[in-house]
Amino acid sequence: MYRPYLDKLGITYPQYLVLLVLWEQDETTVKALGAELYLDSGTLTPLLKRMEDSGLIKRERSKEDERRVMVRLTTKGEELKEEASIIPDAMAANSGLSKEEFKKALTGFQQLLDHIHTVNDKK
Amino acid sequence: MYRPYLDKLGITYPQYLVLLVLWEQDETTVKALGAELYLDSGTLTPLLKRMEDSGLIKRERSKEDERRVMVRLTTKGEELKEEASIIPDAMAANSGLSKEEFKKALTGFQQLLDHIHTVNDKK
DNA sequence: GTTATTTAAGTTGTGCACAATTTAATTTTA
DNA sequence: TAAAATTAAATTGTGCACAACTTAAATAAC
Repeated sequence: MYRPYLDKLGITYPQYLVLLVLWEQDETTVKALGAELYLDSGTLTPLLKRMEDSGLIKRERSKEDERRVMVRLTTKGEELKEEASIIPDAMAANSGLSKEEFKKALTGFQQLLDHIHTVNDKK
Repeated sequence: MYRPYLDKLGITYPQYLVLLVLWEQDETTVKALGAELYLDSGTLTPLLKRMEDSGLIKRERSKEDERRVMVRLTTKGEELKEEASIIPDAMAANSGLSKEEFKKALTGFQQLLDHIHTVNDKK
């Protein structure tokens, strides 16, 4: 579903998720990215490294707290936003659901995901 | 969510999916498994090999058509069915949804999945 | 001020998941 | 009957995803 669109942009689906977060808030930490996307650092570190190698982001250890790594968009990363803007509607169109049903489904998925992670964290 | 239950049985989630299919129909082909689970042979071949190494299944090339590999349960694989029978209810309980909502959600997921693969196959 | 605890990121190991390609077998076509 | 086309599984390459562990930095406790 996503792949033909993402191949055009030269990114993978998890990279697209990272960009979605960064397009909304320009700079974040690895920890915050992990919390937002439910991904742990074993997944994020190599993922972000590849994105940095592609020139989409820049990583830099925080001077305030050296345990933290700040992640920010490059100009190239910002520029992808426009090209990627057609993807949500294309996914909705391919889903076989109406726009309203699609939005409802996304909300339901997010709620279920949030709940599952809450339950997992309690164990 | 699944992992604590599956760790007890000594299997992974994709292996559990394969077993779900085999518990219903004792023997199948790699091709049919792939169609049922939307997994391609690059994923299935190593997955089934590990299951065979664990003694859960047996693989054998069909004498009728040597392109096909038949996959069947072993006694050990059959025995896991009983232990695994609590998993669906446990997942429903952990989902934060009622039993009815949970069933409805599964049906919705399956329909969406089927549709997405139909769309993908057309491309 | 020092030690213990907690936190954030990174590493290692393992199991997928899929695209593309290869190999071998079967079916179709001429 | 032989060649071409199609099919099924396997292999190769790459990108995750997560558990467990390690390292380094910051915070809490004494």
